[in-house]
Amino acid sequence: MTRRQDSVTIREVAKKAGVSVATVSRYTNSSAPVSPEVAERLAQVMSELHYMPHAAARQLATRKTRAVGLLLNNLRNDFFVPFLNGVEDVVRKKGYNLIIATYLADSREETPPPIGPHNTDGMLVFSDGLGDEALASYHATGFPMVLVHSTPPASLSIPSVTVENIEITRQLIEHLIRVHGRQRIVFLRGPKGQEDSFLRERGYRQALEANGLEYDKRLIHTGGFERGIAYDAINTILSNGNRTQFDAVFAGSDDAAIGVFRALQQHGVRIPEDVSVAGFDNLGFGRFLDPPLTTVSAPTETVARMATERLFGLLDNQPSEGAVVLPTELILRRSCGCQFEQPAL
Amino acid sequence: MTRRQDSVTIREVAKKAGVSVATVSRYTNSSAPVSPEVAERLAQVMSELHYMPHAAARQLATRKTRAVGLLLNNLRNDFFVPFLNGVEDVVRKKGYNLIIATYLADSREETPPPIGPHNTDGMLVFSDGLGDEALASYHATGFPMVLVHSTPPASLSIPSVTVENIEITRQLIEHLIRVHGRQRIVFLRGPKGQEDSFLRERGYRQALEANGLEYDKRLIHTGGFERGIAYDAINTILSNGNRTQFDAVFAGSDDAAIGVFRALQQHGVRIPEDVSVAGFDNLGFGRFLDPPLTTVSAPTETVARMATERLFGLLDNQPSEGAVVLPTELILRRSCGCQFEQPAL
DNA sequence: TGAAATAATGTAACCGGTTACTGTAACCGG
DNA sequence: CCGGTTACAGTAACCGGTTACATTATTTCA
Repeated sequence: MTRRQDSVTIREVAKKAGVSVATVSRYTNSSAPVSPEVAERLAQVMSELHYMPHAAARQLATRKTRAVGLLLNNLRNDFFVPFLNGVEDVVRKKGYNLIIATYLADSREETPPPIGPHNTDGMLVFSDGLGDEALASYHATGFPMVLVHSTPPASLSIPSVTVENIEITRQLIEHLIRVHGRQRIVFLRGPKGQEDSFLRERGYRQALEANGLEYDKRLIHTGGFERGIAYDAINTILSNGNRTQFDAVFAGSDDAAIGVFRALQQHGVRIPEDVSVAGFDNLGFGRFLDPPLTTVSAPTETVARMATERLFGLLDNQPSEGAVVLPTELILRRSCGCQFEQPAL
Repeated sequence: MTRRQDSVTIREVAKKAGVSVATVSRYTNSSAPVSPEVAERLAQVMSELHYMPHAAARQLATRKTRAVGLLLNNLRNDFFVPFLNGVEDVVRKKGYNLIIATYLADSREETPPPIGPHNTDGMLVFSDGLGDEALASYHATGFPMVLVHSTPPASLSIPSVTVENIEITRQLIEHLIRVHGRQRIVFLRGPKGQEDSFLRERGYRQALEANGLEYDKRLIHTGGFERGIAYDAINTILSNGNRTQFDAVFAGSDDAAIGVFRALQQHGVRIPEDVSVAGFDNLGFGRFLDPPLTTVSAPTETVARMATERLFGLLDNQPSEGAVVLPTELILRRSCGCQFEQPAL
């Protein structure tokens, strides 16, 4: 392999163009006027030399990285496609770099977060990507952050963007109960401590209560929003010797619903005749599943865009606080037992 | 908002611990032994001060960024979930940062690639994420790169990881022709100039030729692998006054197949009775679609892992060349007309 | 016409790490 | 007891940009 050749520095450009490094810098950053002749000569020399300023040097001098981070627990969900698109699009248009990292709960105590003030100008924290302590410690230094799909602890005023969970879940569960006569509804509640999960459980309980049904712990499965976890959870329930009875599953995400479909199908359980299934997120494939998936439409890409834009607002020192909660909508299709699909969007 | 407070520097740590900066550096990097007492004192001081080395300073001094880049055209495909997982997992385990950027063909002439030697130690180039000229120019400087889902121009020895396209496409098309009697097969060939597309077209043509069918340009649609593009393409065909007849669609990706399903459904075309549909990638939802999707199984996450590992091999100066081509497999389900699903994997 | 303002550029310190080189003390074998 | 290692630690140059301040040339205007 060719040995990595030393990169062209600003001093070489300056020398070749017969000007000082300051002038070159001013030209590349348009930070001060440069005479037309010099500008032309520099453009010439820079393209000849393929000059590209060394990012680290610039970062060190300006104390700005022109990068933002996205910290999440994992990427194992089709949900992240619209999400990443929203983030990436905004970041690119701002001319920033995007650093993506997963940060596992397990590793938290041993290693510091891979993203922070040391390598970015600000960051999006997805769900419970960061513990409260780390959040507080970063926030204390004034590091710009925006939370997505979670809200900050009461003591911290960190902007957040989330979706409405409680009411929509209550509606969905109530629909299963009242319209389809479901009584024992399995709830795959997502990761422990995750805020969406917590709020949805509130809606779930409200619906049960309002309809005189009892809350049965055995129907609640804590895990994650990924299809593999959902598959295992349903499999476990179905394979149990003392098989827990259930007549519906609220999967927590469309991705998880795929896992539910798979487990039910393998056990010969019919959807929706034997068991109603509902997801969350309204991903593109849902309406073409067999049966079409009842779900909750969440504006995922919009959430991502808004969060990213708020982050850039912070970078521009536009103070911004408070939680933005975007609306969600029930999408009824056949997997819950409904006979006709809602009119297409 | 709290003003961003100045970060703790190595000199402050050194002063507070009563040692020199060199010692602190040696301690943080384990680059040379440090006496136990000093080590303990430093550990103490560093945690008190919440010291975190400034990435840019370190990068400037070592001329290593400990970051790798991933350059792609877009992220609009569920395909990218397993792909990103593979990349991110390997990168994280190596303790590197991952910078992701899309680089649009349109913008190429005006702006330089957002990722390169100036901000990363190496990069994965997905498909035709970078033009040949840029590729050559980066490669000439010895910048480590690995191509994914494309191979380098003949003159450049850049490692690549791809999947087998020609033979599997030939098999798939031949299956449609021989088993299901299809004769006019629409081919959504993906982006112009994209290598997978090009190779699959070869397989497509081979199958037609071997079976005495004519190649009809009107059946070929160049665009992208995304569902929206596929939807538009099929819609256009179906809405045409002089409606082009067809009895099968090879969608190019499972994501695109969703768009095909949608367009066909809206026009009342039955799958597979009227039109066979096949995808590519074997994403998780495919087997649960209505009808279950015939597709090609590609080891996407493995492709991603191998490519990333090869990239790290280059960073470690393990010279590596040549194309790795991973095998693909036909997955027959009902959307092509087959009555029984293949045994589950 | 000369002082002041303005425009364009240069000099050199600085950002916060790493590391080559140097120094000192303890230790080792003969 | 002494020359040679070995272990640990310090000094200061350096990485490649930015920018405060200084400088020079040109223009403006009383």
